[in-house]
Amino acid sequence: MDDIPTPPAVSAPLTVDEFYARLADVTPGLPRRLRQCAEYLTANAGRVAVSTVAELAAGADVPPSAVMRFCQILGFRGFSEMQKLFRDAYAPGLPDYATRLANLKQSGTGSPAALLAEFIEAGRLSLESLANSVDEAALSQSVEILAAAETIHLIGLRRAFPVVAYLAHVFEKMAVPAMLHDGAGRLDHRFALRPGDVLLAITFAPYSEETIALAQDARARGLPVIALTDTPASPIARHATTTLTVPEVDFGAFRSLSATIAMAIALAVAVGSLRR
Amino acid sequence: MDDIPTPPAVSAPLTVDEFYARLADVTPGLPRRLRQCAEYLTANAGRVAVSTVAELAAGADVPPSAVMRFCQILGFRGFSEMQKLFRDAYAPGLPDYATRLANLKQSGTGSPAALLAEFIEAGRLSLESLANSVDEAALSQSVEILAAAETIHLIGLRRAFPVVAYLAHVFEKMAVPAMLHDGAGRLDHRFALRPGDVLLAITFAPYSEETIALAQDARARGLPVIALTDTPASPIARHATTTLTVPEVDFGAFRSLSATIAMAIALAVAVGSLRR
DNA sequence: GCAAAAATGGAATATTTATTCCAAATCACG
DNA sequence: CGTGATTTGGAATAAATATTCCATTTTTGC
Repeated sequence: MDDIPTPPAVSAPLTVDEFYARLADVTPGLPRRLRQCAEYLTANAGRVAVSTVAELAAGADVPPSAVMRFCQILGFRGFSEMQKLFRDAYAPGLPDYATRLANLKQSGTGSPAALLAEFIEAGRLSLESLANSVDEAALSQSVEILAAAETIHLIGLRRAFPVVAYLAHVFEKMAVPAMLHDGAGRLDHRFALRPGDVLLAITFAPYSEETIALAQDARARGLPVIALTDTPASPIARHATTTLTVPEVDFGAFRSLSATIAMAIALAVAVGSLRR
Repeated sequence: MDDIPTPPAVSAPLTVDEFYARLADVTPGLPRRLRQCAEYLTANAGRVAVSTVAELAAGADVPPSAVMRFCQILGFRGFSEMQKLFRDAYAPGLPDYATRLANLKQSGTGSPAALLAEFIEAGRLSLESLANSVDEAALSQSVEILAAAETIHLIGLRRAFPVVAYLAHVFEKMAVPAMLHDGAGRLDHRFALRPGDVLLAITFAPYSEETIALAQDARARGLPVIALTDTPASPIARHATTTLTVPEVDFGAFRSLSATIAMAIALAVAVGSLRR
């Protein structure tokens, strides 16, 4: 009797998400070379769509045959089948985003359309790098702290102001008690912060003194402070219980705020639903 | 003597931008099949990185040899060289964006990280569709009108407020006279609008009555009104000299504002540099 | 409507790339 | 240390893919 040739131990992942799940699943308990493949792919799965076996092998620093074996362990028949998964998934949002952007840029340096293209690009890059750099632990912790607050105080001046203004709006919509400290009339509202309250402070370089001062004051009085800023080395981090950082790409002197706002809304919505 | 084999008529594009430029350049004055290639590529250039000659040919509905000829017309030695351009360009600096996003989403529906992933995605989609739908003419016209204004008046309430707040900040940085109508204290500042001024009004569904009323009032007094809204059918469009529309993708009840802010800053920076 | 030039499609070929296989190296276990 | 099982690397082979070439068709200019 013939052997049954390949009673497939496991079936191949059918979606990119399934792929990641399987990958995480098998990585532990894999011998050295195969683990190198797994680790390289975890970080560079996107490149599968546009690489050859040899290129991937070079990237993971293993011989091509190791890559082949690895594909099979994942349940694919071979590299080509795995690549197909990624090639099919590679669907740039709207078909011609890149085309349009290139055309806009072409309409002349300094023209409004070209400027817009730059800001769109900056926004997109910011969002992408946010996806790559979120600290999930800090995010969850922030949500918990904020959800437990009696009242959430919001401060952010100058270019951070639009973000807190939006947060104030979202919190109101979700019936979360929040107070916006906007510095109007140079009034100092620090005594509005009561025990049980939490301060959410947003500031970017060059950092606003008022924001830092309020954070320091709140911290001194034992209130939790959540900081949303641009780098972990930001001066406000010293006064924060938890620091969330958002890498925002500038174009010229102005930043797009896309990433900051995405982070802010996510925070607000998570808090809103946790309180319910 | 041997012929010189290929005194390359034109050198190959070295960047994706150059590629688009060359493409736009040669498209007119191309015979039928080659033009089909050009048109298909204009819309689907992104797919070059992940397709074979045969697939592209099928997409453009031409034989593979036509695609080859087309690559050569563009200045490449062959298809492979052209593909290399796109494959190299597909290089997300930070470890892959798609990977991270998939991981974030995996951390459980409703978890803060998963929410953030959704907002990041929504923001990115908004930016992409903005790139595809900008009305360049309306944009240039708006810039000109705003640049000619004595004072620019800004109004936008509720979720549009963060955007005008940011605009006010940017205009101030660029020393452009601007006034923010924020409805604080329910004061009505309509008489602040003087001849020679321009109103920039931002509103999204459900549209703010106050914003529309101010636009109507300004228009009645003969002042130009630039509207930034979500659809050309928006009620504010009736009262606007020029209407800019921004397709913003919502997630849940909240919108990311990414596209709106990108449009707003581009507008502001263009106006600022034109006034100089 | 004719001849010359250009364009086209498909079949033949060259090249690249994936995949298999097995001898050698390494590892696990007694 | 020795032996059996596992893993590894590279060379050999198979498959897919790009590229060229040329006979045929279509267009262009007169």
